[in-house]
Amino acid sequence: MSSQTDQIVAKLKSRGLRVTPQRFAVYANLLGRCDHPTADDILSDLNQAAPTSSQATVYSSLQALREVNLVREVLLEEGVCRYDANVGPHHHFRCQSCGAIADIPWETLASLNLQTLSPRWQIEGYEVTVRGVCDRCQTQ
Amino acid sequence: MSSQTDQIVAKLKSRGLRVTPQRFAVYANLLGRCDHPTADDILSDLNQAAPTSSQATVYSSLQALREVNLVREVLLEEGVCRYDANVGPHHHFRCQSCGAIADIPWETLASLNLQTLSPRWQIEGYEVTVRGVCDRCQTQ
DNA sequence: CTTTGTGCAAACGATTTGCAGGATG
DNA sequence: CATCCTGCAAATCGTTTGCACAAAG
Repeated sequence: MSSQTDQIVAKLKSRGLRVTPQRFAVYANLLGRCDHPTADDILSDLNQAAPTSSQATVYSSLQALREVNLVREVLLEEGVCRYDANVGPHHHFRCQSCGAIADIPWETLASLNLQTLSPRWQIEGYEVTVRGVCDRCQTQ
Repeated sequence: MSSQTDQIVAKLKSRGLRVTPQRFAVYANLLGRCDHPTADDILSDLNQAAPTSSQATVYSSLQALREVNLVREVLLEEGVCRYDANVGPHHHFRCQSCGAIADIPWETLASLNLQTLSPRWQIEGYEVTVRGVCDRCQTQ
């Protein structure tokens, strides 16, 4: 049985990406967190203990990962591009107060009927963004 | 009965905004189009015939309009902030091919039941983003 | 006449790019 | 060993800011 590390390596290779320490680190970091970090968040995290990656490399790793569909971006805030290793369909909750973003599993919300939309559009999918205040911000 | 112009002037005044030619032009332009333009799109449009506004003024007008809730931003594309004078609840359709964004009236989609979400969140609202290919791009 | 808005240019922050050296398959 | 990646620094893009002048109420 393969370790988590091997699985990540295999995933990168299967998509035709060379496995480098930096690229591995970026993807592993993103897989290990659920807070939808920005490129800079990831960079800081990786370099926390010791400098291992440069800014440009994090950006290029993210772009490479995005091109092979291992990572996607989440845009729910002005001027901020966040990243997500969860590429399957799911919804988002965004706290208006602190800006935190949480995933909402697809099954949590009932499926929408899109038949009512213009028949001239070829529909590929949809996603719901819920606005509100998270538990942490309510008590403060 | 008041003209369209008077209505816009009244709206700006009622929100406590001074009515200047530039601010008026930005809001009128946004009201008159449904393509969710960027700040720069608006600027080019306003200055098409003759220069009337500067870049900084368009940005500051948009911010002023946003603060009094006459205008909102739409974030569906990386690195691009678009604006919308339709501030009521509605959904969006985004063409994956050309990036065009169309409004979907709220009533078009059935209301979602959000009871299934975490009771620890205070829900304020939601919005659906539909992905697909617009009619124009399908025939190309 | 006081307050607020405008325009210019410089500043800014996030992201991208060019390029020389280094690592990967 | 050919190809692709990394890191640095400079470039770029959208947006913001400082400030002197002008316009609105």
